[in-house]
Amino acid sequence: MQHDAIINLLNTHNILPTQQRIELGQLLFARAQHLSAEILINQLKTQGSRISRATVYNTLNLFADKGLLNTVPITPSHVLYDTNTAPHYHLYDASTGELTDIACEQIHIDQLPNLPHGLVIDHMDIILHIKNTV
Amino acid sequence: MQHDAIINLLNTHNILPTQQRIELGQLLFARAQHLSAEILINQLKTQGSRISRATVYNTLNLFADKGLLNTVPITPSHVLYDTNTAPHYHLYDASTGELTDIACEQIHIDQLPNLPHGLVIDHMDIILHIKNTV
DNA sequence: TTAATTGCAAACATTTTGCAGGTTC
DNA sequence: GAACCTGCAAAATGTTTGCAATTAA
Repeated sequence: MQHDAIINLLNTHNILPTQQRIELGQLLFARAQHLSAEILINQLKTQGSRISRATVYNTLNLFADKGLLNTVPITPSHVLYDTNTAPHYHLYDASTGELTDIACEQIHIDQLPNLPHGLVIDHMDIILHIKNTV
Repeated sequence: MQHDAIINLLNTHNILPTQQRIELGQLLFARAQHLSAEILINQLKTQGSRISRATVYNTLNLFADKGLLNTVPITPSHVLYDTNTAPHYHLYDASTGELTDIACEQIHIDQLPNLPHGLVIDHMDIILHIKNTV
């Protein structure tokens, strides 16, 4: 994603486009992907950025609040930031740690439980945990 | 669950039934429920137990390894231990923090994606995030 | 008696916060 | 110039580990 496109994206989400947010945005929104805070911090360090840990975390939280990305808690200590904000599901291979998107259309649910009065489904997390055939 | 039933449960899962494991087991396996490490530690402290934090964590990990319970990562910092080991799904209300079981039969999935060769579904996590109607 | 488990405290990993200094519009 | 953001370091969280003392069979 281009520098100007990021600025535009941030502006349209009421996020002040600072230097650090643009750097992070360029990494994140290059494609639909799943990244951890740690990976992002390392990538930024490698490319010579002087962004701080705290700012990375604060910015990821800000982006999530503003709807630019979603968090995917695979396991307690394995949280990923997902830049695909369209509704979709996940395939997770614990042996490789790989997380793959599944388009909504690929899973059909033809029956859901009745919910208590006044409650509706906000969203649905589905993670298919896969393994090798034994 | 009775003291002796817990000992039996631990024995049949190759877990040495120590004092602390029995105490924790009595709390956990009283019914199918979702508890956090923090809640368990507080309950044990309240009832005068001298079990240590470390032992609670170690024992929960041990029980999970041995298949006596499952972990449900709702959000990174909100991990619950679920003593219902039968296949089932979850309803989660973020406004109250309440997690409810949904029996397998209540959700019908009539289409799943094709998986790469040699891979099969190990298990499926489904969390319906619910909210109040606005 | 031997091996396994526990408690404690320290270590760890991850994320958040307070605040002085810097940046953005 | 006013409001907002950043970096740093410290604090807060949540969990694991090393090791001497204790317990289980």
